[in-house]
Amino acid sequence: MSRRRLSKAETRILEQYWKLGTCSVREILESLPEDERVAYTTVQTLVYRLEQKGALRRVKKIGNAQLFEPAIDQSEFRSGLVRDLLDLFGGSPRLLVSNLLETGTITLKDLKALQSAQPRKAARNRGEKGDE
Amino acid sequence: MSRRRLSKAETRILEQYWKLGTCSVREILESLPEDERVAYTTVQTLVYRLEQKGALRRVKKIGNAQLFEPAIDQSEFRSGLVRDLLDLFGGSPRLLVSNLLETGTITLKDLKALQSAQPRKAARNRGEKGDE
DNA sequence: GCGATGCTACGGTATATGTAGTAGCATTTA
DNA sequence: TAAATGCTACTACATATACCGTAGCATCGC
Repeated sequence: MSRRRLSKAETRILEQYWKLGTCSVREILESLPEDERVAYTTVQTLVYRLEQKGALRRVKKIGNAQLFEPAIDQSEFRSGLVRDLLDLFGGSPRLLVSNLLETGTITLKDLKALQSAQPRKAARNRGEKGDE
Repeated sequence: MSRRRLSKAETRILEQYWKLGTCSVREILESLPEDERVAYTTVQTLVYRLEQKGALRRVKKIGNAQLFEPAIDQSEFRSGLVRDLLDLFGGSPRLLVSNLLETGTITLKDLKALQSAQPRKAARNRGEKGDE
């Protein structure tokens, strides 16, 4: 698991892989909305770079098409992003949530809902290595 | 106010400007912790790029030293970052906070504290253009 | 006034990123 | 099996980033 940073475009492709699961370069290309379409080889390059960075791995060949699948977990990846973002908030998650509240991105109601929803999940996570 | 994205290194410098306020390139350089020290001209380059991007502006010259100061607001900048990050959480701030909770980055106690602390602040912000 | 010192302007290198073209092998199909 | 089609591997190239060196003007101390 390489810990190298992924670029915006790379992340976009990885996102598609999380959404579609194991698939080929062409499938990824075709899954992109019209306004994000780029050349086949562009996607290919990004996929290769993702592979080099350890974010994707090639699984098998169907016909002459190489299939790839995510090699890193989405929630884990997100956690990394959050960690990075937190650095810019002086490492204070509270400041981060404050920001969400102040900008109206999240409401008190949301927080309340989370409070009742999360504890169970958190406890479960401590027990077994549960994913999303 | 340019809306262009800032790189990691650029952001680091801007952070220092927020911390120190109006100051020179050398002051920024010297404010960096030992392990982050780079050449004077490296900082200079980053400062120039920040100026081009509209994140810093030069204010005046003291002796032969040019002074710069932040041209964008820290909390505004942070909000932008959060917005970007949210895209990767499917636009759901709740998922983001869930992540914080699940990774133990923030606690329920924190959330509770925020709930009682923030509303006032938010209201105040609506009234006057208050900064952190 | 002149040398010492320091800052600015500008140029430069190496790697990362975004985007794409081409050659040629593999597969499929008539 | 030969033509058509598609995928892979490789190359290419412009811009962005990270980092730094040097020349030379400005300022200061004497």
